[in-house]
Amino acid sequence: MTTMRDVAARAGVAQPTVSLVLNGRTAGTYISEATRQRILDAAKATGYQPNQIARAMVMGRTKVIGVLGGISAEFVTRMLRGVVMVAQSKGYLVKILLAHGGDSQEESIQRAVQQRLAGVVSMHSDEAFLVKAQAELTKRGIPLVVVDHTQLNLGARQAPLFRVLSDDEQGMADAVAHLVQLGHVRIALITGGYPGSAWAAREKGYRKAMRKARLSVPAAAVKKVVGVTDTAECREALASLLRNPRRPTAIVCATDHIAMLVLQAAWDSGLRVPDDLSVVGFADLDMARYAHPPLTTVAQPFERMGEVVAARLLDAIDGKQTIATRSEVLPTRLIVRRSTAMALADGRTRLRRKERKERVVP
Amino acid sequence: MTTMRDVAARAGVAQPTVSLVLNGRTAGTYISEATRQRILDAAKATGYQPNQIARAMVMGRTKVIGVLGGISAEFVTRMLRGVVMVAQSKGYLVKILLAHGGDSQEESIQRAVQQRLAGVVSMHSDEAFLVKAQAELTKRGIPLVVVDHTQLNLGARQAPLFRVLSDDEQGMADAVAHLVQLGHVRIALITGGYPGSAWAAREKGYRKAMRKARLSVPAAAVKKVVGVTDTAECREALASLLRNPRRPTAIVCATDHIAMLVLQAAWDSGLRVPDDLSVVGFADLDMARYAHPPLTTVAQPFERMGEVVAARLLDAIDGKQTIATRSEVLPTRLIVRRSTAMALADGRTRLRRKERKERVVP
DNA sequence: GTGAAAGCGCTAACAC
DNA sequence: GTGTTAGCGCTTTCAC
Repeated sequence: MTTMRDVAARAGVAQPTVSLVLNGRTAGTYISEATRQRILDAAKATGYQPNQIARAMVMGRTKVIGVLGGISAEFVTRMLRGVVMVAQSKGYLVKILLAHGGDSQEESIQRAVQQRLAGVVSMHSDEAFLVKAQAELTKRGIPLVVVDHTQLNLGARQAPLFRVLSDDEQGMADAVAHLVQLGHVRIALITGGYPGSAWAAREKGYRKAMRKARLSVPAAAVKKVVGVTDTAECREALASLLRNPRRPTAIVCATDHIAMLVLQAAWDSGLRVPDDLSVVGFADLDMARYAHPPLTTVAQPFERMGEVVAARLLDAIDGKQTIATRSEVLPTRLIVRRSTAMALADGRTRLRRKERKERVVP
Repeated sequence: MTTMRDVAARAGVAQPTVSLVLNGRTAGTYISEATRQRILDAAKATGYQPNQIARAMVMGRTKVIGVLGGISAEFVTRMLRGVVMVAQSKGYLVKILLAHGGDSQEESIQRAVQQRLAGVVSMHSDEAFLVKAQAELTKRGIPLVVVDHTQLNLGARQAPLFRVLSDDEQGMADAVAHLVQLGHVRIALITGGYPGSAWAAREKGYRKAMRKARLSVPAAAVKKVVGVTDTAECREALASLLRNPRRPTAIVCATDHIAMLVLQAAWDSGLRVPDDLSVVGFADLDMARYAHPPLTTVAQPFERMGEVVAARLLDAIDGKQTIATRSEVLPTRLIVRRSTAMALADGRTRLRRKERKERVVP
């Protein structure tokens, strides 16, 4: 592998001169155009590629940021994509620090330190871990920012970190408002059941919008299913909702996954969507577009969240800006597809499939 | 940031001694247990974290591999996950080298060289690019391997690279065999339409299985839709298939995306799946499980593909094994869900929903 | 058993 | 206008 010394020898100059020319730091020093050209030619001729490792060592910092967290779920990879795009456009590379359970979380932090990363984006939601990571990393001068797909309890226990979120509360309120506008009155919520965490904002938005529409929320209208992917439980939650003589005419779901299961369950119960039941999801994953019928859902701006968090991190790295803001909340968008329709007066809904195209309600 | 020198000073030894102890290279040299302990204690007390950059520089190589390619599509991220898991378990980190079109592909190669990566996994399917990358990287002693989700033309023009593929030909043949076993005779294929590339293996598998079952493949039975995500075109392809008086009773699709569109189109045409029409997808993406009805599909082992390609790459890096094998083909699995059913003699199909659970046909 | 010296490829001060 | 010197934090080699 050719080094600067090789280039220098070939161009008949000293090695530091090569460094100056190749990095374009010819501002202060005067280097003759002829020498410059000779060096550039020599570099090209030898196929010189700068050794970023050596550069990083002498500079004391790398142009690499780390991303903590899994990379399986669709929303994570979409956020990751945003992060990588922005990072790369500013000359930074992205290293993946996968934490698959156990003490490998600790290891991830250590890796970040050992690699002398310029900064770290966490996609974790484990608040306890974040606190520890924060302590360890800031001690080493490595900024940490968080991008979160599940708007956690924004209460007291939250670590004082800059984080990017989607406005789940407003998003869910928009979904309910959409249904209210379609004439629905009995609107149920199916959400996740982990105690006291991820789904709080979405439920809050639901309740807020229901209150605003002066609609009542009987206890039976809010179902918490523990395992989101647990079909049996979800189906049971739906069944118990539909068993009610005054069953809901519309259901908002805290995730697209739940909504998909609701669609299947509705079908199995002989209910047609949206004729007999309107369904709204949350996230706008791939599958929502391909659902039957295509799912009306609240789109979270995952890519954008990744972009924003990366941009803030890079600002912090460049010292341009201290990470002062506690969080940045990005708006969601309601995507109206075909799983929602007008409620009829008798509690049934009217199909208006033909006239309805996919559209976005800002 | 504390260095080895700091630790050495604290322990009252020379810095290289610290290096030996902390890296466990105490085999050849004799270092007293007391000194060893003093050094370990000092390291712990100072919170010493080795600087991997410095180490990489002096060793001339990093323990980092790069991954070339996009990270948006689900199968890519699933392959990526496999790569990262294996890499990390062997002490390697993964850097993402996103190439979003144009000359940024070139830049990706340069980045790999400049970062002195230990090896590179490509998830690209651009054969011309791969040839160039191969040349550039091997010149620098950086091994390159390929993991491919679309079994490309395995013909002459292919670069001599180690690559991991899924056995799409056999997978598609399995899908057809499954339909044949259910009594279907008129089985159509809907595939992608890029001339002469990605879909070849799947079509080949289809034709092979049809031939084996002594079924005819009229020209109209194979539809190529250019844009896979182009609903209008896909719907048209289906419509023209179904317009035929002797319409197919089953359709195999080259991707799950196509299959999802077929499900929607079938519904819009008043056909019930699987009662009137059996549908099989390809890939087993998330959405397949949540389709209506849940989609029978050929599962490609994406995670596994990533694991295998990473393992081979690491072997090559360690010099354990030269990259001799031209390719490794991993088996697919037919996942039977509810979008396929028995064909009835009159060209209609019988619903056997209740008795059929999700199952895997090996 | 341990210390001293050299050098990886580069940048940042200087001196010439 | 250009060359020289020093040093980043570590590993390796060799002398004590």
